[in-house]
Amino acid sequence: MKKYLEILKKCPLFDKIDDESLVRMLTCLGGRVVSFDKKYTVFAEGARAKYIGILLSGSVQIIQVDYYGNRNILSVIRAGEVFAEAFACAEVDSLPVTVIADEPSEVMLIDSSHILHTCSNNCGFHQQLIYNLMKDLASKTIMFHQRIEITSKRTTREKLLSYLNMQSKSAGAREFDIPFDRQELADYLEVDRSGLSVEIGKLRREGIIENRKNHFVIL
Amino acid sequence: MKKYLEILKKCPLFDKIDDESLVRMLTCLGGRVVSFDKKYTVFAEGARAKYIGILLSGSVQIIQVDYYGNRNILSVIRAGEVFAEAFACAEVDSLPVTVIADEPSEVMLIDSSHILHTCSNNCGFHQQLIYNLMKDLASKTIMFHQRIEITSKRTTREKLLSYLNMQSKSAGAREFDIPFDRQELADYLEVDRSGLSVEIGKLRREGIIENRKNHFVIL
DNA sequence: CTCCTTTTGTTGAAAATTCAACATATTTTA
DNA sequence: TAAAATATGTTGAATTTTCAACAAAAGGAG
Repeated sequence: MKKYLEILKKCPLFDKIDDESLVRMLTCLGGRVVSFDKKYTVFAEGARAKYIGILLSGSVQIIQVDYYGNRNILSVIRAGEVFAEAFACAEVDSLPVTVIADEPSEVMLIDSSHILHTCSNNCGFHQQLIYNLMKDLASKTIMFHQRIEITSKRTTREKLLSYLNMQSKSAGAREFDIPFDRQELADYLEVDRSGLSVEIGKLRREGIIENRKNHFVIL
Repeated sequence: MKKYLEILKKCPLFDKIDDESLVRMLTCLGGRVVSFDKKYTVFAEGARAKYIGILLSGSVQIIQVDYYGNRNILSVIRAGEVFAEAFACAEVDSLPVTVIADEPSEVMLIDSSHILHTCSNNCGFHQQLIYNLMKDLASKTIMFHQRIEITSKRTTREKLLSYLNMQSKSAGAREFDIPFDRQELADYLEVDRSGLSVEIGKLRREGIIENRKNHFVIL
């Protein structure tokens, strides 16, 4: 477990918990590490929402797939971030989303009951853990607000521009990479891929952006 | 404060806290009650995200208004529910949304620092409060998942049908009222109002639904 | 009850999206 | 390196949405 300590220390779930306590805690929480190759399913829709996931390496996507096979990308999880926590905390019985590995990924799975209900050892940091979980959920809610602000725009162009501006802002630079290829960006923005390609081309010709693959510059 | 006890007991924030403790707690939290007439602003976008709101009576809407004046209804809050908690908990400095009274409403405002940081009296229920807040935020996240599942559909018809099915499901009946007039429903589904009216008319003529104003029956 | 305001429904034209099909470019792998 | 697979760009037709303008219906105030 030692090898994961550095990344776990960056996980918001373990904020303000010192190294020694963290190690003891991990035993107590009974987390286990599982690896997934690219495109493999971490959690399938409909599965029991029993585990909270912490991404140790790689990246995973939270997606919904509708009746017709249309994919909707809800969010992208990066190393150190937590996922599926909302379903575990709200004690829903089955997952309404699928989690798939976007690249080879290592995931730590923790039985949510070990987090939500204080263990018999009563390690003093359980309260901090709950507090951290609350903070994490609050920031997830804000993340969804931002996503909705983008996708509620009515045209592909407006969605794209507000997505790129948001990314630029959070990168703190006019030049940045996005975590999506074209189809994925379309599935995140809730638009048609070919229409998205057209719009990117237009913005480039109008001198509003420069881009190459998933690298963008706002001019 | 006594007159609000019944509704506060139903608030998820005070789950598993007995009456006596609740009363003591309210003093400790320093909540104050404010009334708003219909259409009045409870919190304006850009305001400091200092307070957590508990709706005591009436109903409020969480909305975003873009540059062009287009309204987007993110959610509707009913009596007993909490709002603006995510922004306070995540300690963002200014609100990215507006909260307006949808009907005459009474709101209890609690300074979030009183909730997040244990008070000097150290009332024993602070931990339960944090735990409840975490649960509440988890269910808000799930609510947004559901909203996105609806609004990610590409046509007005599909959005409307999946919204109505969701409402029917949560009402546990094929017959139910929705909390929106036509314009509000359009702003929630992220579609054009007149196009929505057309679609409702079609579904009615096709014998798929019956409706009168905001009352719907799925056949 | 009547007038006034608000809400809902209707229409047609303009704009945008979706869809399918294919061309081109890039990446992977054998 | 060449072939195969995947990703991106392009096009035109069909569908759908948006927009503006107005008609009809419902609700509220005096």
